[in-house]
Amino acid sequence: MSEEKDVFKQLLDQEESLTEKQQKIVEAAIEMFAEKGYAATSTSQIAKKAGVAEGTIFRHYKTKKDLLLSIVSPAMAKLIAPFVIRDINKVLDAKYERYEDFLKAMIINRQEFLKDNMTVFKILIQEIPFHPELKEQFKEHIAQKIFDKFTGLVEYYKEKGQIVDLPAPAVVRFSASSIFGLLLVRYIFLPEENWNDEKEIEMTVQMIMNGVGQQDGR
Amino acid sequence: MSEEKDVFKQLLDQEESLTEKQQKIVEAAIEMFAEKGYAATSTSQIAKKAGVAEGTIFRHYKTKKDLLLSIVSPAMAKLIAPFVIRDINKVLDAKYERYEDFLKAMIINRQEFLKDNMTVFKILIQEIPFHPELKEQFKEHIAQKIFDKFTGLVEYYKEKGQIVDLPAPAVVRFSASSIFGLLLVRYIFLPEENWNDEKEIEMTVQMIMNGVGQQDGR
DNA sequence: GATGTAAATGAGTGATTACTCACTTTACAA
DNA sequence: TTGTAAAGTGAGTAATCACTCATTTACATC
Repeated sequence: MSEEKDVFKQLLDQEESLTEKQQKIVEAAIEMFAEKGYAATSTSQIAKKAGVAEGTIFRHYKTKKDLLLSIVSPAMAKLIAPFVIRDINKVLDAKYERYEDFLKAMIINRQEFLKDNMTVFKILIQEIPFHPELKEQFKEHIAQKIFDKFTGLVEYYKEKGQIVDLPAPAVVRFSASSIFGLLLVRYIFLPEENWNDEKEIEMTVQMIMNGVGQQDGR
Repeated sequence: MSEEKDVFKQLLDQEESLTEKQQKIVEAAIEMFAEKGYAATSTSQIAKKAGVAEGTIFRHYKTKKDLLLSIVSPAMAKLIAPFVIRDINKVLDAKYERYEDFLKAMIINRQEFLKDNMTVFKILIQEIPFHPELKEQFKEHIAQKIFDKFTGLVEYYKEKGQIVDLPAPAVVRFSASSIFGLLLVRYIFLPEENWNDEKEIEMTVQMIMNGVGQQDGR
């Protein structure tokens, strides 16, 4: 539990202590890292866009890499926020009697997250392949945890007789793929289209439930 | 149809006319672009790894960018290979009476492609966000075409009464997400695990069919 | 061997890069 | 007003970069 605390502390500190110039640096870096990538963005360009001297960046961040990490690490912590509650099954049972309801709520929740953090999330996804320490952090702290929690949830709903007798990892993968596919197309590939979010979520959840849900009479 | 011909011509030319040194350059570039990214890989590093002088790279490729494009453009052409047959419905009807059979065959076919082209495909995915012309090419020549063909296929199987009355784009997105999720986890996230490919494909196709397939008696 | 051409080399070039540091400006306390 | 610390600046530094081009090497032909 201690690494989660550290990550959250970092997140909170980060948001409270930025000077105006530092804030401009971070905003400029976010925009340019997302558009051109970390490696192809120079500190000179970031400084120009932020309206500060290049040396100012190094007043606040020891290295260019530290600037990147200061941006993406908090975003990673935010990613797992809905999954860090220890007794998540108890909490959810009070609210979501059915796997279907849980799925809907989670999609809506992650959509809200994406709306607010789209650019930073984009940087994270783009940079992970090129930074081994980011990849490890993501793998150990994010992907594994989400997978474990999600698997536990699937087992829970299986015990309640709501999911057919397929291996939980396969169900997780299937559910997560469908959700991720929806979010990807909705926000990255075709963001300009007229989306009826409610309907698309409804359809996706329906297809997932038809795919893995235990049907009465079947 | 003419752009497909040009892409294929490029692909064939590319594979036939490489000198030994050029081959070494391409191999070194593929390895390093995949690992560090295009922007963070220098021509000096590529030359060293290939065991050639740096100037030799520029004997064969006008710019560093040309080297990258010479690698990923043929891979893009290969991506759409199964989808470029004009009367694909007729061909498929002779072989795949059911959507389920088509899905299986396509997953297996794309798996074979991934096995042989994993690294180049990885470069492509990694670099698309940073190269507008790659993104455009991918969007116009690959994603749109695959989507159109796949949609046509879904409509076809809907007419045969095999798929429920959901919008074809949603069915495509759902099917493709599940397939992509399987391939992603299988080959990128957890490649070291013991995978029973046949069983995983069977399960995935089953879940998809349960999700969108028209069931007798339902 | 002489001649011509293609392929390869590696020193060099001008530009760019992440970062340093001497100096200036700003903010604040006494 | 004075003094000090913090914040900010931008010229400069050593290293790196994509690429050039004069030279060398390899090979074929006569």
